[in-house]
Amino acid sequence: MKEGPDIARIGTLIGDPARANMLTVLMGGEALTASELAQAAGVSLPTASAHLSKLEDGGLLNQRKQGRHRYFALAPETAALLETIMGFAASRGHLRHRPGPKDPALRQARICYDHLAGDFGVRMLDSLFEHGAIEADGEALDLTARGKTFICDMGIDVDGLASPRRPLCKACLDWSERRSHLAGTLGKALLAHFLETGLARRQPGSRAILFTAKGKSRFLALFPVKDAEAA
Amino acid sequence: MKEGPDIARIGTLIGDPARANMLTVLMGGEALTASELAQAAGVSLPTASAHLSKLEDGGLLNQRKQGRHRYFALAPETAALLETIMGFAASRGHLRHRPGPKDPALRQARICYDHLAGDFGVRMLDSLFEHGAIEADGEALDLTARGKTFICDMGIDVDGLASPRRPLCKACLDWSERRSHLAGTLGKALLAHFLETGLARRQPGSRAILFTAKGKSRFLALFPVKDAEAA
DNA sequence: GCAATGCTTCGTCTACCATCGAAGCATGAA
DNA sequence: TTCATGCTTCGATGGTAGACGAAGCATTGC
Repeated sequence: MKEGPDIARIGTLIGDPARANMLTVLMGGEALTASELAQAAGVSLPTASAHLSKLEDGGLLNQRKQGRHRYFALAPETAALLETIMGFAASRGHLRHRPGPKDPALRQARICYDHLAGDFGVRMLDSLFEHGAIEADGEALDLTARGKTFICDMGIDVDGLASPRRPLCKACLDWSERRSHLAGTLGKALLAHFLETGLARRQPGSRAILFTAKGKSRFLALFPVKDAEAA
Repeated sequence: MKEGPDIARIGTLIGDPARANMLTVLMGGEALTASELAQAAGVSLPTASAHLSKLEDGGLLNQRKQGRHRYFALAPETAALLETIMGFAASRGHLRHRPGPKDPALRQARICYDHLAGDFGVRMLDSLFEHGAIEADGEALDLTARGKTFICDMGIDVDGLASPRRPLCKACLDWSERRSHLAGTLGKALLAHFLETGLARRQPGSRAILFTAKGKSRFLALFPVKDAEAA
């Protein structure tokens, strides 16, 4: 009778508030311990443990044992799935936040699993497109020779980013902008570069990425776009 | 504390088996009445009614009153969301079907909301790409002049497909193939064309699209691909 | 060895929500 | 008007799953 993939199972896994909180926190890209996730979700350790088992059984999380800690991280595909669902939820007006000062910062720049999302992330990919650094090949994204030079000039080792398990460039849908930003190992490396060079830093306890004044102007200069609407 | 879109709400809505059944049936693209959906989901009418209210409140469904019937249909974005979740679920091995004869047919060709999905759907988009009928512009898909001619030659009124509310061409991720097929008004028109010209027909009570022997060879001739792996 | 930490398992409780039958409202037909 | 159909609302019920405390395993550190 019932054919095809079991969407109800995925829905149930994401549908519990405690689990949804955990997944949202893990969108920050860090691997977190069971205790940390319990606190983030606002439940006791035993409860969190049960939730984490279910999420892992469902294939949403990867788990790594390290000493007496257990670290949980999102499976890469899970991050993309969650962004999609967030985009849908946002388009339906299903927000659970009380609008606060943190929200604009999140819309401007935030971490999405391990790469840059938000206004800045979308701008970056747009700019790379406009200047022929990245081309769309069907639905895949390819770094052009020109783009490779550009990235190398920033001091990033492009050749070292190749991975058998993960594409170099990948589009990831952005819930706040409803357009794509750059994921993949290159997206990860670029964000890491911004953080390492001090152009930006993470806001503790949030997914927000805060650019310094200098970092912002440098970023905007690096990634210009045609319709210049500076944020 | 909790910021951003409420993914738990979407998850809960999709997570109930009865609701998931309804949504799956509605992926067939038809608008169905409450009674039909009750039967499809295997629940009583009152129960179905309650579920449908929730889905509508959540913005997953659109509802149209017609006489004493109430017709429900997927909101267009919902179809895309569900395909994404199906893709994820399938990649995790979360299938709820007992493998049967219907399954291969579904993988080969099925309806996805209103356009062709499955092996045939993916092949069609691949072929259109290869022959320069469609180009990827960033992440959007554009029909080229060459493509327009090709479609017109099939007897489809391309200019009549323009819509302010929906793109002409759109990529839609395919859960069985894990690659994209063609959605949008053009995708819809092409499927309609196959059905009208008798190349294919819908299997009643399923999302499967059955091509006749003649229809199949005509389809393969229309949409050739490089690595010729005929199904 | 013994204690401390981090997590899981167990047992129990509770609350929510899916479920159904019966009754109530509409709409359309006769 | 009256009846039939399609659906919603109401009220009662039951199952399920999420919640926690206590106890049980591991791993580490002393």
